[in-house]
Amino acid sequence: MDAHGRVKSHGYRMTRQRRAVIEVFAEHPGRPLNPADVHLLASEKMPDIGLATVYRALELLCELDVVRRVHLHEEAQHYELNTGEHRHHLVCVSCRGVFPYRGCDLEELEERVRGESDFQVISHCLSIFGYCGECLASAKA
Amino acid sequence: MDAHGRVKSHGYRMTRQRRAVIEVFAEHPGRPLNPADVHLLASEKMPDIGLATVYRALELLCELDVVRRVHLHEEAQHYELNTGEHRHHLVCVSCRGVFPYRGCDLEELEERVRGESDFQVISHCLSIFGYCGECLASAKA
DNA sequence: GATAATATTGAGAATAATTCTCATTTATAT
DNA sequence: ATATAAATGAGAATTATTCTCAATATTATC
Ligand SMILES: [Mn+2]
Ligand SMILES: [Mn+2]
Ligand SMILES: [Zn+2]
Ligand SMILES: [Zn+2]
Repeated sequence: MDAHGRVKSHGYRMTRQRRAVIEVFAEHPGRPLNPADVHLLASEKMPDIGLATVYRALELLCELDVVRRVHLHEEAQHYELNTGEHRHHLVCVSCRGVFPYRGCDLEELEERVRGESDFQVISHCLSIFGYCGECLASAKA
Repeated sequence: MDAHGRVKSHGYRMTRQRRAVIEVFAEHPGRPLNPADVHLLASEKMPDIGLATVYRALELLCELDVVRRVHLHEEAQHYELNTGEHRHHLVCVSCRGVFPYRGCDLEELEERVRGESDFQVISHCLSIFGYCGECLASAKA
């Protein structure tokens, strides 16, 4: 089901504000955004959208699994559209660039946890920090 | 080298406040603490220690690798003593309990990233969310 | 152990991130 | 078109963190 359907099927209303927030994510694939980013970008579509509304929309969309929280070791929370694909991020500590990383074996990891303890895994959060190719190249120059 | 040595060898002074913060961590092994926690516990040893000083101590000790940041998907940052052992955490979303998890193959992961991209890995952050055994048991009861 | 140089601290102001309150607006079922 | 309740905007309130600056404490040197 798409974002619109998920909002409606849970009894929530599809407001112009929520639509704007979803559109902002769709227009910036692969780029994690924080609430202030989303507010700024959504303002271009809806000049009067409030910051609190953006926070509320992000909370709801996160709950509905339309967007997901991305952990970047920064002050503000970041979010990205949930494409359905399981993935994590390579975060450049120099330019703060974020690159997708798909090589995570969730099943193997969960299985190991299950085998070692009585903990029931729901999800996990993995972020990889280092230097991106571009920053490495410019450091050598 | 121990915490004291690391502080001194980098030209920093070993103050009573920093000692108190280090002691607090040593006295609560395996329990990630946030700045407010550390401040409260350190206050028992040093009633006048300031919160800003705790923040400054945590920043320094993190830089010196005496403590490490732990990601729990909470508002405040959490820290724990760096025992030298590579490990992550199982976080119970019900009781917020935190349990150590040692089954992470850092080398294999870094190798895969290296093979797939030109990203140079420094570190990674993994947290596993779910339900702890105790919470599962009480849910069934 | 006293002295001097300066790193560190405490207090509180300042900033940043997030949440809350409440009157007004808007989406949606009828 | 109308009624009802959900959602919003504005700004206050809260929480987390950083900054400023005068006072204090650590450490090297005597
Ligand atoms: Mn994964
Ligand atoms: Mn690991
Ligand atoms: Zn980079
Ligand atoms: Zn639990």
